[in-house]
Amino acid sequence: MWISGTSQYAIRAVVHVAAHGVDAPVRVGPIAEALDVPRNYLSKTLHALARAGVLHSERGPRGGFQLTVPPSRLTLAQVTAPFEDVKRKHCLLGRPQCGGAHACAAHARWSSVSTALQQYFASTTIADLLDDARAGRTPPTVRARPTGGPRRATSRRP
Amino acid sequence: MWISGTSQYAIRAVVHVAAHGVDAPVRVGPIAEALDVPRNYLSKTLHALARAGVLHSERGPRGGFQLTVPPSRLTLAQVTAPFEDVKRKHCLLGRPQCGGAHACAAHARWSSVSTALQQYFASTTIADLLDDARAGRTPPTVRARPTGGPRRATSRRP
DNA sequence: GATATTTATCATATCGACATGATAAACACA
DNA sequence: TGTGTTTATCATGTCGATATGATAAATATC
Repeated sequence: MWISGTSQYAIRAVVHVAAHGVDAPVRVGPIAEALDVPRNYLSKTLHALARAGVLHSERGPRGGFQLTVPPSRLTLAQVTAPFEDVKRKHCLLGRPQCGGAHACAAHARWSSVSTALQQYFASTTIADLLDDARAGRTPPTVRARPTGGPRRATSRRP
Repeated sequence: MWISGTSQYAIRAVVHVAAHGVDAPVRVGPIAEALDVPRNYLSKTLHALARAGVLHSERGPRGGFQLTVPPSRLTLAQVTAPFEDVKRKHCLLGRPQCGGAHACAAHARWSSVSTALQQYFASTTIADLLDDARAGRTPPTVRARPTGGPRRATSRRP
């Protein structure tokens, strides 16, 4: 529901590349393992992102994927564009044209929600998600932790 | 995108029944023609709505479908419930559990949009759609049309 | 009860999203 | 130049949503 599984893969993969590919490219294998998604399918997805200009891909040893723009300039709309049409304002009831004289029954009330959806994808950046992932994960039970350093497990492989 | 085709059929069909089934039940055939959707598939969809308690179905001559509750008491959430899980707040990135300590990267910013979506389906009623369909369809170019009778082509098939 | 009408249901087909496995093409490096 | 590494691509498979056609079950009317 809401967006396709491929778009979800794309967002998660781009966030991963943004976090781990600052100096060296990130290969498909590690990304697929980290996200637990099928490797070859992710390969196709990343290739689509490369064609869309979101990622830069390099073959051979020392190859992999890197962002072409800083995370703060990369929106969810850009990342999902190859797989999802988030730019258009979709009619809730599926009409190709909806609005004005040809409005469907739900148009008036759906319109504001639809606009909010568009806004979300157009304004949220990968940098936002990186920040939230780091800051927003405070457990409900507040426990003062002296050194706020990186404590995450980053389990390499089993 | 956003909701399934079956859910769109369901909403449109229920609106049609609400508008045309005030005194007598409405049969599948006319509904399918009016909405231009496959007849037998719509039959299954309406049957699911009957099982869900949204519609009352009657077989045989003078049979058809009618609402079980007034349109002002029937929400989009109820109509789409058999086909879509709009009650749950879905994680944008597809996690089964998302929030609190196990929040995904997008959770914080997506949450408010997700809530707005839920609110829309929970608070919008079929009566709202009936009103909007009648009132909201004023064309930009105002042309007084005396008899607003059925003008659709209803082209059978080529 | 016989018949026509209408929904209910079954068996099957189609189509696109998602996935898999194998092979080709590019690249670094010795 | 040769070899290993990595992405790119192709051919195919699976699965669920959507759709189709035929048949069964219920109901009103005569």
